[in-house]
Amino acid sequence: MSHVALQRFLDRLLLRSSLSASERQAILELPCTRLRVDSHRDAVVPGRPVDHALLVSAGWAARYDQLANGCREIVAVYVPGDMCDLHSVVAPVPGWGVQALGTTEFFQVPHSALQRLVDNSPAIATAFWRDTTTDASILAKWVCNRGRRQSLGRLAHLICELSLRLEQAEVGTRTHFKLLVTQPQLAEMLGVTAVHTNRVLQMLRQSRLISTLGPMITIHDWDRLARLGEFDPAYLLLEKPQRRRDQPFGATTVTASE
Amino acid sequence: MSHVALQRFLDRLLLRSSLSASERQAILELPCTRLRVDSHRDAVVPGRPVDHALLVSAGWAARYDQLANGCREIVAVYVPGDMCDLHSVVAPVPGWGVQALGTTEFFQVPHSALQRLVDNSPAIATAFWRDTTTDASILAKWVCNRGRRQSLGRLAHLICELSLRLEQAEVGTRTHFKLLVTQPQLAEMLGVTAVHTNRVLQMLRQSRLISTLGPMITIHDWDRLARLGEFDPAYLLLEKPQRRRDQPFGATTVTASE
DNA sequence: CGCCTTCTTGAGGGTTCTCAAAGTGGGTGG
DNA sequence: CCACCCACTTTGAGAACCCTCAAGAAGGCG
Repeated sequence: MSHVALQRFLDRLLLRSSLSASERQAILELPCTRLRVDSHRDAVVPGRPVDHALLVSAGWAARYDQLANGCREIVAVYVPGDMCDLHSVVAPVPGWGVQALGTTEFFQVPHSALQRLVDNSPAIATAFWRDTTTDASILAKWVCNRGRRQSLGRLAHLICELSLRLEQAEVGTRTHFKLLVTQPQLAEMLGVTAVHTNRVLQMLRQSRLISTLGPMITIHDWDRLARLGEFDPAYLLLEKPQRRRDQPFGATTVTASE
Repeated sequence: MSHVALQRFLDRLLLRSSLSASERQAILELPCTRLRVDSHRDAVVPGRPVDHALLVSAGWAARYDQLANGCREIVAVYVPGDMCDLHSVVAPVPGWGVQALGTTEFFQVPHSALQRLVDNSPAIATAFWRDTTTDASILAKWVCNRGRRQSLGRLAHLICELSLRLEQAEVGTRTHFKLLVTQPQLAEMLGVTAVHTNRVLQMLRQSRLISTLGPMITIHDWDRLARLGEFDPAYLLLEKPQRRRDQPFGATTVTASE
C-alpha cells in the first residue's frame, strides 16, 4: 500500500540525489495516511494551513490559483511519485490549492516526520531541497512557455513534458499514456480557453502528431512534436548532476558529509 | 563591503526563518568575491555549470530563458539582498542564464561554503530551502499572471510586486522607487512585446496611477493599482510563519470545492 | 558629430476570446 | 429500462487583444 507510494517517492529522490541505506530506509518508513479525493475536489484548500505534505499515489493532481472573477489557473501538475506539497514543510500557509484532476489517491505525510528527517540528515535535507528545486525549474519553464509561445507550441511542449514525467514515474511510455485531464483542465494548464484548447488539439490530431482514444493519447512522432514545442528536457533535471560527493546511481554507501 | 550585502541576505533569511547567533554569524562570515556586471551582460551563462551562488548587492538581475528564434524571456527578477542563484547549490547545471538588467553588483559565494553550512546546521538548511521556496512561490504567481490576465493587469501586478520587494530590501518605498529596467526588458518580464509594453505603460500614466521621471517611478494610488492587478501579497511570504497553530494570513475562507 | 539603444506613434493582420448552440456520454432516479 | 441532468466535446461567427512592421523622436556615448 503505502510501501509502493513511498518507494516511488524514494525513486524520484534517488534520481537526483544519493542517500545511504539508512536514509533510504528512513524515507520508506515515513508514516502516511491514505487519502482519496474525487475529481475536481480539493486536497488542499487555498489559505488553510496544512500540517502534512501530499504524496500522489495514483491519478493526477494540480496546484491552482484563483482569480477574483472566479476562473482558475493551474500553475503545476503532479503525477504519481510527486510529493506535490513538499515545499509546505517550510511554507505551511499555502496561497494555492491542490485539486484532484481525476479521482486521485494521495498519501498524507506529517510535516513533523519530514522535519525530523531534515534535522537529522543533511543528505535528506539536500535531497528534499533539490526535489522542490526541480518543481521550481518546471515552474520557470511554464512561465517561459506562457510568455512568448503560442498555444499550439505550448500544448506540444506540455505533452512532451508530461510524456517524459509519466515515463519516469512508470505509468506509461513516452509515446503512449493516459492523459487524465479534461479539456477545460488542460486549458487551465495552458492559459487559454477550453474552446481554443479543443481547436489546438484538433490541429495536432490532423497533423498526425497525436491521436486520442478516450483518455489514452498516442504520440506518433515524438521528435517532431518536440521540435514543434521547442522542447528541451534539460529543465526536468532527469540527469543526475555529477558532484564530488555523489555516488553513482544505486550506490549502497555514501561518504559522510564533512 | 561584503558585510552590507551579506547582512541584507541575512535579513532576508531572518524575515522567514529563525537562526541562532552562531548561525547568523556563520552566514555573515561566508566568503564572497565582488563581481560587477555591465548592463545586458551575463552573470551566469546558460548551460555552463557554476560553482558559486550569486548574491545581488546593487542593481537588478534577471533569470532568463532563450527560445530557438533568439528572443529572450525573463522568468524571474532579483533585487538587492536576493541570492539569485541559491538553488544552484543543489542543481548546479543551470538551464537558464542570469543577466544584469542595469549595471549590477554581485557577490559570488562558493557552493562549497554554502554546502558546509547546510551540512552543519539543519536550521540553515531549512532557511535556505525556505528562501528558494519563496522564489518558487513568486514563479508560480508569474505563471498565473501570464495565464489568464491581460497585459494591463499583468503590468499592474508586476509593479505592485516590485514595490513591496524593493521596500523590503530597503532600496525604495512602496510608492517611490527606481525601476531599473528598460521597456524591452519589462516586456520580457511580462511576456508581451516592447511596443505593447509602451502602450500599456501609457495607459497607467494616463489613468494617473503612476508617473515616471527617468528611472524613478511614483505610484499615486497603490491600492487602486493593486486592485487593477488583483494583487494579493500573500505569495511573497513576507509574514514569518509561526511555529505551530498557524493563522492564515490574509486568507479569506473559501468554501470547499463544489 | 554620428551611432546606438530606447521611447513613441501608426496601421494592418493574426491569434485568441466571447458568446452561442448542438451533439455526446456518464450517472442518477423514477 | 428509460428519462433526465450535467459536464464535456465540438463547431461557428464576430470581436478584442496583441503582434508585426515601419519610422520618427529622444537620449547616452565615443
